[in-house]
Amino acid sequence: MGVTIKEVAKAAGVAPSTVSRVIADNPRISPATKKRVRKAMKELGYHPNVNARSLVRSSTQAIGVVMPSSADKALQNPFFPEVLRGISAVAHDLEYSLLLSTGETEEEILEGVQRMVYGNRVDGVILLYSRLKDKVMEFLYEQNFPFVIVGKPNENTDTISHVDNDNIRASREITEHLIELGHRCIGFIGGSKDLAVTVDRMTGYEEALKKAGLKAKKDYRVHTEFLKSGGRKAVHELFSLPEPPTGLVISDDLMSIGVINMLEEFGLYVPEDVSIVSFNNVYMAEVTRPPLTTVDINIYELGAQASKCLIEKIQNKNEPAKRIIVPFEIKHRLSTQPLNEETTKRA
Amino acid sequence: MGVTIKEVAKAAGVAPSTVSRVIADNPRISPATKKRVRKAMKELGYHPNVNARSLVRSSTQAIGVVMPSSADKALQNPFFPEVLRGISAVAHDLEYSLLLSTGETEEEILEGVQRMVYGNRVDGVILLYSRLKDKVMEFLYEQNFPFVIVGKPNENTDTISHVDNDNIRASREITEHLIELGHRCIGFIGGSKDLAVTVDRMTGYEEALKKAGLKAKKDYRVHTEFLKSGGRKAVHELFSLPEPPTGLVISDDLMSIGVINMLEEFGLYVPEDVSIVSFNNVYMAEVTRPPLTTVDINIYELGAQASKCLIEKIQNKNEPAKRIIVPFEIKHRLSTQPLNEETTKRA
DNA sequence: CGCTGAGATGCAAACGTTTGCCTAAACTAA
DNA sequence: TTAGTTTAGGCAAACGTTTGCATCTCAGCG
Repeated sequence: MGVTIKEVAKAAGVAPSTVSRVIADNPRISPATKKRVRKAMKELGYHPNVNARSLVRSSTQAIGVVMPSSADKALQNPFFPEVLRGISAVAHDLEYSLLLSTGETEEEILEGVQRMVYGNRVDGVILLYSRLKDKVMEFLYEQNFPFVIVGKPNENTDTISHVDNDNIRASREITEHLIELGHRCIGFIGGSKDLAVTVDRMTGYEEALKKAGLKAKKDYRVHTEFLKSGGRKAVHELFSLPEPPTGLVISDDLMSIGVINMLEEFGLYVPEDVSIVSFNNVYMAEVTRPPLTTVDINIYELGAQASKCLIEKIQNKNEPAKRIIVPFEIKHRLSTQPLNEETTKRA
Repeated sequence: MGVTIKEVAKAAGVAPSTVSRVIADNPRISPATKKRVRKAMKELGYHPNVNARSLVRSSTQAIGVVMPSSADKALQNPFFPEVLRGISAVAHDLEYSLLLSTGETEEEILEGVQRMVYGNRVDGVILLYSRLKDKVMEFLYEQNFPFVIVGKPNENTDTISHVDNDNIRASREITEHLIELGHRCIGFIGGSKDLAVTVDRMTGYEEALKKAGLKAKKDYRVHTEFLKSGGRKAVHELFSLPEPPTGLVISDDLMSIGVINMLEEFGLYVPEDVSIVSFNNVYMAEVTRPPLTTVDINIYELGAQASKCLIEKIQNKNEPAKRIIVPFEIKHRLSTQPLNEETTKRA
């Protein structure tokens, strides 16, 4: 269907190999010939067939991106488009294509990744999540296939390239912010404990409490899958405690929005009754009411770095495993207030 | 690197062509041989090389998905992950891979699509938006490359396959809902007029007004790019009119959330002072305050149908162009209330 | 017993590139 | 002039499949 290298060769009066070398801008070809060949390519509307190229080079110019299971609503988190944007930007620059893999179940996702890897569809993979005992990660690790994780691997931390924030420190700092505001009863709401990111953010939270000499009550911790109805119950219980929290560290902006909504049902308002801090700084965090005090984790950069790191590894097989820490920044907005102002505003 | 068909052939004591036919489950191969070959494949861990296959078949098993420009925040709209979920589900079922294309500018996106098409990377393309004079669409159309649009093409409506909602009717119905609630001054806030979806939703809105004998004032219409600061100004002006609207039809849930936020700055509350209806029913619409009365356009299904339609077209070159209309459903929630109750609640 | 035809499998070309090696021409140095 | 060297480009194999056609083996038939 398309015009091939041979036709270009014929048109330019050279051999196919010469055309190939012109494409690669090989210095062995004289400028004059290059010019002639390029002209022929243009005239015939030639475009190389990547499949043929991939076949002989045994390298597609493509990277696979693995999203988490779409079974829950987590996929609707703007985190993903944003990280994709970062990945895509550098991939596009370096002329790499993006293959996407999602699925409802872990099994489906694994199938998709295997199709990518076994079928030689991609040169490397970016994992957009990190969870305990993840089949996909295990598969890639065993196959010794180039991959990088956005987040922190649960094991083999220094043999697996990954790009992450310093979530422990971020969480510690933002919790300390709450403490500085006078809060003493501070709860933590996070996602599944299987997620590395949840664990880190919880750790930072606990460190801050300990450092301030505050009790880190078990009752103050809630783990819920995003915003299931179970979450509602847990939050309800949290605020039925004899000494309910006045501050909340929540591991995701979208969760915060859900929690704020629930609290309102219980007659509690943010920040008047409860101060809330969270993570990610997605666009929504800025336009919701109240705008959220949150950790800007620089999602775009996470993606861009992951992309860059992976491609380096692809192009140089013995590039060492890297850990890249993307800086964060706390955005102070209106979901927090000093404890002593409590209720004044609504009084 | 990988195991090839030849090695399998040798192991099973047959010719490569036989192995190939076993893979294709060709009836010309006897059951006994098939069994033997399959065993060998399993033992050697054989997986076909898709590039080689693509080369001779000149068909990758992949479809390209084109997102809109990521320059604005539109990409953070949960619409995209959700529609991707639908696309991915049927693609995965039919063993197709997904190639993604994004870019900051239209130019970048076009480049990406051209790489996909010219390079023989994909068999077809799904366009996730429809805008006036879109280069990408024009390119695909001219190349006569299989593609389907999620949304409504601006021209060549019956030669371009597309899957869409009946946005005009949806908008008419939801506007009528506002009218039934007693609202007489109803404004419209939508995105760029270049977007087919905006036009349709505006049309439906106007039809409903006309049908009810209401004036469709020009002043009542605002077009703003998602939630830029320009939007704030426009909304401000809208509510500075001598007769400000008491009801608002907004073409996107996320925009609604932004608008609610702005209104609050102006001292106006939803639904007490202003009733709001919008479109899409993304997850956020349900957990925000107030939960939004919105048109559920069945995003997942839009994706799934698009995927199915495209693959049919790929597999049968002279499948006719189709138009698939996905049904919608109005979700009644708390962002609307009858006009006469106005201010009662806050009084 | 030879022929026909069906059934099962093999052969080899093709898909469109890349690339190691070879060669012709032109140049250089002595 | 000659031998050596560089330069520019061609030849052909290889990448891992698929597939049209050829081949082989038998069974059945007359």
